[in-house]
Amino acid sequence: MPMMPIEPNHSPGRILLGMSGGVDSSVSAFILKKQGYEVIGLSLLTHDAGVAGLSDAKAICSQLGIEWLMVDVRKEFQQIVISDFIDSYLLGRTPNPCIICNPAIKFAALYREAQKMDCSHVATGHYAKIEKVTGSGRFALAKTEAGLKDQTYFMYRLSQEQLSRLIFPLSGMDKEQVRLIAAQAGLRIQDGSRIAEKPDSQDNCFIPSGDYANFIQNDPKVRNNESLLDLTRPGTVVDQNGRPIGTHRGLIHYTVGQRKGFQVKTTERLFVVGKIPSTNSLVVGPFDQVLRSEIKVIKPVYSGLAAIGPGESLEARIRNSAREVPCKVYPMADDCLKAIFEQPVAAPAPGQSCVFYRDGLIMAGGFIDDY
RNA sequence: UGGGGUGUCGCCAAGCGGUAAGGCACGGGACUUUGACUCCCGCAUCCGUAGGUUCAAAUCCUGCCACCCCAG
Repeated sequence: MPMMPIEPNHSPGRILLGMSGGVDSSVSAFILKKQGYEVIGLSLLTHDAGVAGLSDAKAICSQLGIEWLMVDVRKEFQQIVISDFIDSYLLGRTPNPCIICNPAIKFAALYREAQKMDCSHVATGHYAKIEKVTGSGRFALAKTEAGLKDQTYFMYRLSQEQLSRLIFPLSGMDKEQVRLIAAQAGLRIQDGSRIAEKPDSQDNCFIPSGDYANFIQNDPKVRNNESLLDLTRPGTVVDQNGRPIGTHRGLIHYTVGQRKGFQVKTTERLFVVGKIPSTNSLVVGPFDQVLRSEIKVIKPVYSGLAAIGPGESLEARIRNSAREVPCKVYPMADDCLKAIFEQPVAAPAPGQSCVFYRDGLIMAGGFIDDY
């Protein structure tokens, strides 16, 4: 059972902690302080709707008696994360903004500020671990133990440099323990309520309504472009043979493998198999149509391994909530990878990430390409 | 208005005398730092309509209505 680390005799140094205003980062602050760190809390303003969480982070910091900083990264967040999000959908892919945000915004800002604040380390409230790979000496994110929350998938694109000075105070804990610590510490957010009871954040952070399709439709870039607007308009659902069997609400509403959200005249369960923008039609088929035994992975990054040799045996995670599946990975031309699965996987969605693990450590990862 | 066919939840659709399957859609919940998937729970007292037969009908019979097809 994971224990609270014992207080060291001397201060381990200054550390900059990313704080969202949620339970996890707040408890992380509490733990680091207990451990003797000189903690500074950093909150990022990523988008206009994110202002609310900031006051909670600030409240926690003042309660713990630690310094609090806020940095406005709205501009870069818009330029990097949101625009990629929109562009991806318009290309028919399914982006994962968190994966982009982590290395480019969140951790980038953390390290930038750490430098300024003369902090030797940075920390976040993620549920993950970092290990040094024996042999290569490289850093790799390590999956947390089975049964515990694991957030390594979202951080696979962090660089060696970023991993080298990163600390996760919540390693080895589960959510229940964290809430318990929050309760015992009596941490309270701005409105006076206990942070232990604050619900988990979820869904896309910059689209509080959850209606991402609406968000895309209202983007000026889309609004003023007739051909892009077509992707938001209702169209026909067709089967494998192109036969119309129903209607859909607009191509951007769907992702490969999706089962719901379209009207179709059939008696069987159908899944989205593909999209045809030129005819504004959504191709659907039975479950087995969505199975793939091979994918192309683009823009790879390397963690535990510096490179991948032909036929490397690894375990691939095709989406955050999926279990890893054994596969063989091959380097391809144009800095791409090909993964061949032992057993076919269900609906690898272009735009989503495929992360390769070995012995629970992240070796590499990249984006699933169109097929 | 001659012949044939069909009418069951918003949509597909099973049922063929024994007291309304299932899928989609929809609503609610779990899961979830993306989109999805998955998992729970709910969702026709009623089977176009009016009668009849029967202990018992959505299921059999009759009339009517609606839609479809063929013919003229």
